[in-house]
Amino acid sequence: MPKSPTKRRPATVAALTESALTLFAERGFHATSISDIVQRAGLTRGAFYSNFRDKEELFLALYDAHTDRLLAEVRQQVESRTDDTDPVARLFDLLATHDAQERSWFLVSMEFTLHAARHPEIARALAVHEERLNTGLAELLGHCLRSAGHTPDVSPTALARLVVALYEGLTAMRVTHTTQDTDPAPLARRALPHLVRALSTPQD
Amino acid sequence: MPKSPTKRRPATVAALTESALTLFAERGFHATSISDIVQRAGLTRGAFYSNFRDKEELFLALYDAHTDRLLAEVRQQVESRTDDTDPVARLFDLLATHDAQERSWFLVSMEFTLHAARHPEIARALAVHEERLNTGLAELLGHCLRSAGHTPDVSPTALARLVVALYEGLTAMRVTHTTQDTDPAPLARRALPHLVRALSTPQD
DNA sequence: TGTACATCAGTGAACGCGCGTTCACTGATGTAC
DNA sequence: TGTACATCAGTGAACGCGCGTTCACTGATGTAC
Repeated sequence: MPKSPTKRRPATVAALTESALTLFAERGFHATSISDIVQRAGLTRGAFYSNFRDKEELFLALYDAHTDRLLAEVRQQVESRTDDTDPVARLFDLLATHDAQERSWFLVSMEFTLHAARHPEIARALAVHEERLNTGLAELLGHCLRSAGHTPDVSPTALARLVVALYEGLTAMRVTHTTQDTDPAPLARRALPHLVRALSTPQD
Repeated sequence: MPKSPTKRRPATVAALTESALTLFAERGFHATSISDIVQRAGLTRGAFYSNFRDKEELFLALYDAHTDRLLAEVRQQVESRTDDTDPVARLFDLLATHDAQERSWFLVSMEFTLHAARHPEIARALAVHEERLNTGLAELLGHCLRSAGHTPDVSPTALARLVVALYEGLTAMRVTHTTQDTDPAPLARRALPHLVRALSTPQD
């Protein structure tokens, strides 16, 4: 890696990542070939290998970009708070707000997670990048809980994980069941305040 | 399809499905080729095409077999009940008991779900097969709730979906995070009885 | 039960195709004077 | 600023490979008498 990248390189990288994100979302990680990516970016395959070792490396770059975007958005909404809602439910709502744009990201990241599940080195790399997201969310949640006067009996990290897990499970369910009749999300939303109350000790 | 299948056919189908289940679990649905499946089964590719249209059709056969096995097991455990636990938590526990054997099935079925998400015809086919599972679980849960004296304010179907979603989200999380330190499952388990209590009206 | 024929199930070679990766190359970019 | 050279980034042809699918075939199974 040279100290000062040349003018062209950043533009090439941007073209490749943008192209890849679109194609991964449309067709999936495995179904997208390197040829597809460079073709859409108006480049040749050599350009890809000049900038990335493989598709996995490219994906992890996309993952970090996504985490940054998500955390910034949640952080901003947490700061401009109207604080009559339960903090955990609030986190859930913020995640859910993302939903429409996030369905395709869910598809991509889940596919990569499954891929990682069978390749330990990839799993290790992914875990590092996931940790950034979890830590960021837990921090925000901890902040919310404290200022709402809750002292949860469990770590904000665990609580954040629980909310994320629930949210992801619901998203997974919606992937195939497009009918809204039996969508369990509103039910989950209703139940969450009870949940956090059960797990915490009010401060006063 | 002939009215009476010949002697060889069932054996061939069994060899192919067994081989496919093993390979899907080990390597994943997409990473497993038809050549792989027939080779492990000691057959040739023609044998596959003589019995299945494509890999998708074979997978759905595996899905049904899995549903039957799971429902039978849960049903049996529900009947031999020691009823001091909360019904919803109980359903969660039963699902969790399956865990060790089910991690690999989760990987396979989730991969297929993502695949279905981009192919409407496949999604429609999958939804039909999923419905069998959901209905079965909801039925059992409804039964448990009633005999535990709970009248939930929501349909057992929605409640069952919620539990399954939570369970699946947790499983997904564990796929990469193999460290147990921050596993949110015990937390979820602890919270569930509060959850169902919040959503139902005690009968007396 | 035994034989002769019909049908069926699985064989395996062949096909066309797109993939990941490499590498000698050239034109674009950077640097020293 | 301008020139001459060095390095770097992207090109595109070439490679070997395994894939899904087809199909003329043959041996196994089923049936009629």
